[in-house]
Amino acid sequence: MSTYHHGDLPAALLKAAGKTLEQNGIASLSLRDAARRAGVSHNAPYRHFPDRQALLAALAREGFARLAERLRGQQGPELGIAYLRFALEHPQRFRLMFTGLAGDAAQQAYRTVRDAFDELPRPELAAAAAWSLMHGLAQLLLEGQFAGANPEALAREVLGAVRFAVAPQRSG
Amino acid sequence: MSTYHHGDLPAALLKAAGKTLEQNGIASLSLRDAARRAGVSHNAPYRHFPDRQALLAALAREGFARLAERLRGQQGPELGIAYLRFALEHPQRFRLMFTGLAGDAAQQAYRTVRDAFDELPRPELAAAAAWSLMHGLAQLLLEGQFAGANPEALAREVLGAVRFAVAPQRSG
DNA sequence: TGTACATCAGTGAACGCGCGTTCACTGATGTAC
DNA sequence: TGTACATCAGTGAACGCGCGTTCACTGATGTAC
Repeated sequence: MSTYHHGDLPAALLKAAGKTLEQNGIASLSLRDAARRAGVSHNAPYRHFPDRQALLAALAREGFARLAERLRGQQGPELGIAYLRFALEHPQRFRLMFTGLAGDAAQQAYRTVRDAFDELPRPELAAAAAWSLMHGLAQLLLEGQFAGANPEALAREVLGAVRFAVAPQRSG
Repeated sequence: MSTYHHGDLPAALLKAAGKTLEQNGIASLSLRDAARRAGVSHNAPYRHFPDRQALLAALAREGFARLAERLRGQQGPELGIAYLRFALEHPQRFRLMFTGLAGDAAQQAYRTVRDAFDELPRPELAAAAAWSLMHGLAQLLLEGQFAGANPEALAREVLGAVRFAVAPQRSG
């Protein structure tokens, strides 16, 4: 409980920033705010994050790691539903993840999706279509575009229609 | 050419802010910057936009109006392609449009999409699926997720697969 | 087991910046008579 | 056609704010001997 050395400040900062992110949105993220919430002086974060961008990037990477975990092992429509749930549970995090900051971490999440389509005749196309579909649906739901609809029910309907399209593609 | 009264400052501000938006992203939008670029004092904008949010909202609405125009009259896959093109041509504007600022203008764009599916058995579902698909694909392309692919070719492939799914839905 | 010292994580003051916003103002426009 | 005046779009100075970032520092940790 000695207060001078924090113990695991990087983790604490990510957690603090994560709260700010969901509460107030991407624009309100700042090193100073993260420090404040972590109960640490305003430039302690510089020991761990060289600048603001680095903090945002770390948050995005963390998001992709969690998403990948949620997707792992899911099959068929459940893969899409898991993706959608993640987006709806952490809308701001989800947004942040797709601002081009995450780099490699994003590729990893894609690989997880990709793997689920490996046995289909055109896996690249199937994965691209399925991912696009769920990603778009998630984003539009987050914007309230299908307000009033039950998100998950809508997702299942949409997935039903689209699975039909991707699966029977016997061209290969 | 008298310089005191601008003539059409609101339009000039939107144009100026639009340039900043595409050049430097949403975060860099500010009333002061718009004023600067429009060659006008830093608080002249207040005559036309009560605050920063109002400027962003106007930019978003303008975006939806232009998008709706681009979509009007398009049929089948070309509707999706037109959507995608708009997104790729104005990536930052496209992003701004989907941050929940546009309100009614967004609904109008949706109606345009919706109308194109009116003759299908389940138009709501078809429109939701098609829109989600193209929206997601656009977003993922903007993030460089399908780097290396030819965006339009990919879109046509994907659209081919998905049209197949939506059309034969003879449940209704 | 004890001590010297390098290392490193955190502190606190200070800087300069751009921003949003308010204020009292001034110049141009257009309308009533 | 001319003049008085209300209206409104723009100006310029000023404020307070939070931010990123730098600096010299200090306290804790851990390791060599």
